Amino acid sequence: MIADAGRMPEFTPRQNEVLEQALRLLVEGGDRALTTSGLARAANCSKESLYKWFGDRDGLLAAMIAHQASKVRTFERGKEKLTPENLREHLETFARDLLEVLSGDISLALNRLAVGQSGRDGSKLGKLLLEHGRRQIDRRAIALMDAGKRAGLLRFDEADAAYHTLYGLVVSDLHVRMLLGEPGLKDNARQARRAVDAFLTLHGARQESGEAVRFSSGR
Amino acid sequence: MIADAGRMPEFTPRQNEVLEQALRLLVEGGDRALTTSGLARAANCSKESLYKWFGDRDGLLAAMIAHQASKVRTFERGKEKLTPENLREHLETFARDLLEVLSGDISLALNRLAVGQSGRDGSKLGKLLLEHGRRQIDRRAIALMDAGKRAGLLRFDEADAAYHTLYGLVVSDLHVRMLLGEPGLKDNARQARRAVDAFLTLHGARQESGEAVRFSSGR
DNA sequence: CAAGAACCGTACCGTACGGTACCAGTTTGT
DNA sequence: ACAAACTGGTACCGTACGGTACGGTTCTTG
Repeated sequence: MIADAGRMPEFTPRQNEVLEQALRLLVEGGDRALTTSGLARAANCSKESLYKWFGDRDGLLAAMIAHQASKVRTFERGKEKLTPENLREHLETFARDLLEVLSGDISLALNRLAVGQSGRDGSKLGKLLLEHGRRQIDRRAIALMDAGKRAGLLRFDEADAAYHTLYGLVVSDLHVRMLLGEPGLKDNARQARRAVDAFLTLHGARQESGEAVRFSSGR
Repeated sequence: MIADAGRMPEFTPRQNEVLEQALRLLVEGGDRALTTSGLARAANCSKESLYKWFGDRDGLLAAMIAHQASKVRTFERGKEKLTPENLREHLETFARDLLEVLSGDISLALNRLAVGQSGRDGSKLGKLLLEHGRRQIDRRAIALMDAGKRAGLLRFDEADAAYHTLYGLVVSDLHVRMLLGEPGLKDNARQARRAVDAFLTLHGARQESGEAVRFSSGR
């Protein structure tokens, strides 16, 4: 028994391997391609083991989400002092990361799966996906908002509302379009820049001195 | 044969009745509940008729989308002269309508269906849904953008980009959240107001005279 | 090395779906 | 009034899935 000291809801390496295959099947063929028989064949394991490990099909799907979430760890922001350029850079990086995550194959496949199942299972999978997949990135964004406000570079009443504004400016209807099968953007960085420009126009601290806008991206 | 003079891709009253039942089944139980046998039972018709009318299951789904789209006709804007208050009112109305459409039961059910099928069928349904369901509302929004610009009340380079900005501000991640099973907003009107405020801050014509912002909503 | 657990591969069962075939009742055209 | 076309109800077929059972094999463990 491995002394994993702490994290309980993890899986054995063998099980992670199987979950990886499950994700591959899901990405390649949608949820119809993710059958217990197919997974057992692809992962060289037995159906009996699948049911022993994950209970039933829903348990397998939940495990896939947990597994995928455990791979996407968001790194903490350094404690450096925030300058306007600094803040812009962080915001743009966040926006690019957000777009990249949302347009990832596995993310799209899991979201399609959860959307398709929602309503049948009381949106159990949907809740799981939002919690596991979004909590990390949400916390990172909110922290960035608060830091910007503390540094006097951002102005807003509620960090949550400001974050949702940023999210909307960055993503617009792109996520739904991609879920429906449209290809992603050609240039995520450009979209990130435009969105952050708009966001800073809305929530950047105004320059009382009347100088040129301090937040200019210079591009 | 009714002299319907023009619209070809329509259906007979009987078929529309069946499509209505199909939508009801879809809304109530998701795509698993929409089976040919179940629909035949619910609509008091035979499976043979279903296949005669719609070809196969995909044809039925496409027909459902077309049928639903034919119900959501967007009315044209009057030709009245645009004032700032007028423009704000139109924008808010558009935003409220958009939120209402996206959070509608049938819209959500059809979007869930198309999302679930995308990738399996080369996103045929997704394309159909985007085209039929969005074209109308997109045209209405773009027309509003252009009118605002012609009246000197809005500033932007591309109407399409400005529209996407408005869309993002209004919807943010709400659509995906609802597709995943979360409940909608408590107050669409409030969200519409906030979004239009932000949009006009970004794209409203600046007041060179230095007076108070002309676009204040007064609320 | 031996006992036991874990695991793989496969075969199997019940079910439910998409799609087809067939027959009876009803409407429609003449 | 009568035939032709249309429609509804039901039975049926092949298939594929979720889930279970079982014999043989590998790995752990004392």
